[in-house]
Amino acid sequence: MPELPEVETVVRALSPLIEGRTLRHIKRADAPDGPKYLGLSRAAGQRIKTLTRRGKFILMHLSGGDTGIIHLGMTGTLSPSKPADHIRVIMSFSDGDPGAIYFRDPRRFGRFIVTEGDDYSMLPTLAAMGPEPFDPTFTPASFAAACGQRTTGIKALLLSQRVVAGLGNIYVDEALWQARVHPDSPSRAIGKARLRALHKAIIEILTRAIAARGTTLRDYRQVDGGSGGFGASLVVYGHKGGYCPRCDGPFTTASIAQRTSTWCERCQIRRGL
DNA sequence: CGAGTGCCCTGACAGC
DNA sequence: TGCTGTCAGGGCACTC
Repeated sequence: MPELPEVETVVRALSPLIEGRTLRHIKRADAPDGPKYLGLSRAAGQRIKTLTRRGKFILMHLSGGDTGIIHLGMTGTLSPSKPADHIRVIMSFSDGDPGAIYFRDPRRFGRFIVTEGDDYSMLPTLAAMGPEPFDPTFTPASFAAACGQRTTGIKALLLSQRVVAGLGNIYVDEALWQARVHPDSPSRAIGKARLRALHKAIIEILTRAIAARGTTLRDYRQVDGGSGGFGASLVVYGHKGGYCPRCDGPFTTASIAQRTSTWCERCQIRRGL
C-alpha cells in the first residue's frame, strides 16, 4: 500500500532521527535471515550517512559504502517506539535518542536487505527502475517514447516501475482517471495528447499526495503513527459503485493487471487522441 | 526479452 | 458470538 508519497513521507520524518548516527546492532527480531532479509549484520558499526528514496524503496547510504534497502511492502512501518507485535527488524544505535528504530510488517510483504556497495542485482525491480517522476529526465517526450515501445496495457506498464518509479494501484487509477485514459489501453495506442495529460497527471497527483502526507487506507502510518490526509481526495480508488464526478457515468470495477481497478468507461478511452 | 500468471501473507470484514 | 470465506496487493519466480 505505501506508494511513492507514503514512502517519501516516511523518509522525510525518519531522516532527522537517524542520519549521521552509527548503527550498533541490526538484526531480525523473529527469525533468521531469509531471501527477504539479507546481509543485515553488514550494517552494524556503520554510520548512516543519508536516507533517500528510489521509487518505493528506502535507501540507507552507509559510511562503509554499503546500502541498506528497505521496502515496506503492503503493511510495513518504521517507528521509533516499540510496536506490540510483528516486529521483523530492530536497528539500535550506539547512543542518542531514539535508541532504536523498529521495522514492523504484519503481512510479511516487506524486505530489508543490506548490499555491498550499490549492487542492486538481488532486487531486479530496483535495478531496472525508471526515472523518478520529479526528475527532469521524466518528460512528456521520454514518457511517450517509453510507452510507444510497449504492447502492454498502460496500467500494467505503470505498475511495473520501468517507465516511471513509485506508482502503485491507488495513484495509477487516479492518474488514469484524471488523464481520461482507460487502464487497459495498449500503451502504444494512446495518443499524444492523452499521454501528455497522463504525464502531467502523474506528477500532479503525486505532488498533492506528498503535500497531504500520503493516503491512509488501513495499514499505512507515518513515522509518528499519524494518518495520511489524501484519502478524501481520491476520486476513483475505493469508489466501486460510484459515479464519475466529471461526466456522471457509472464507475466500472474489474481486475486489470491483477489489481482491482476502478474507472469511468464513458470518459476514459482506450486509444487515440 | 516481453508479456502474462500464480504466489506470498495475515488482518479486516461480510455473511450466516 | 463465532466460524468460514473473501479480499487486499508489490514484487518476484516462473512459463511461454
